[in-house]
Amino acid sequence: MTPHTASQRREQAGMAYDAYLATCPTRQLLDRISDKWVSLLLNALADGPQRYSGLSRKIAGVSQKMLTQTLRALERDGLVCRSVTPSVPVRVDYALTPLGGSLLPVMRAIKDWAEMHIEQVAAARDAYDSRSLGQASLPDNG
Amino acid sequence: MTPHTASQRREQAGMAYDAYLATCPTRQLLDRISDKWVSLLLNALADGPQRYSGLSRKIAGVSQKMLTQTLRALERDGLVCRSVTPSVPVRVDYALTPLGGSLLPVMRAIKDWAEMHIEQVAAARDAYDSRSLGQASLPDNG
DNA sequence: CCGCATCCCACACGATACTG
DNA sequence: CAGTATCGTGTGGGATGCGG
Repeated sequence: MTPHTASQRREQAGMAYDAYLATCPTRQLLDRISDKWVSLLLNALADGPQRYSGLSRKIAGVSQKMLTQTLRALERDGLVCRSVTPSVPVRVDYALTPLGGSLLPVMRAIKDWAEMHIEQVAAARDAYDSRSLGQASLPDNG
Repeated sequence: MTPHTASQRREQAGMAYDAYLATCPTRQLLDRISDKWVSLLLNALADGPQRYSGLSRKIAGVSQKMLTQTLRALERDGLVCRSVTPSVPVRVDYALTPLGGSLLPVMRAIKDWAEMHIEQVAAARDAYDSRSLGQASLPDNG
């Protein structure tokens, strides 16, 4: 019963939701939206509704299973809206809901950050890997 | 050779990085930062350097394995800095690098969004699940 | 053809035990 | 305190098969 962490104390103090708590539903939501397919998917829907096959083309390398699975999860969470047009063949469109739209700026920011800083990260990886190699036998004179 | 998607055409047009392309290094970076532990970890380091055990306490429910693994990956990518103080017992501090700091606003935005919209998402889930149940036998009067 | 469900395998994750 | 090593399991993800 005794609170061990600041987070737990904060919860008892009355703060509604805190993603630092393992039991908080926010944690599950954070887990869901912290997903590479989610970020790509929401970004892909930024310009307007898209068909299933259109999304599949736009997001290169996504399997049908993951696309369907991710879309279902986002639909259940109220972030995207699925509309079926009973034509032949059937046409399925996906669009952002207002709730999904409110997340879009964040998802866009993530994707933009990745594209803008990939070179710095690549450089950091090179440096780290070189350092690790040198560390193995201490060729640094000694 | 013919470009199939807008993304592929964009690449040939000269745009350097595009996360929509499966082969683009940005995709891997996006995958790495789109991780629940990464978002919690960077947020946890927002207020300043933290010790390993401090992070372990603050981020409830994270296993040692995932904590170490995530920290190592972030260190390699140049987002966090690991500093060892050779005392007894040894003391290890983790801090955000400037590069990691540039990602912090985004990570904070994600966590904040999750905490702010969890109730709407929960409501959407309820609605979706009820609809799914109703769909089974159509108890909607008929 | 388009959209989606199932099978199967490899990998990632989490729990535990152990080291310096 | 700050990790590393190992094992069992859950999940991601490709290939395949089905309904409309």
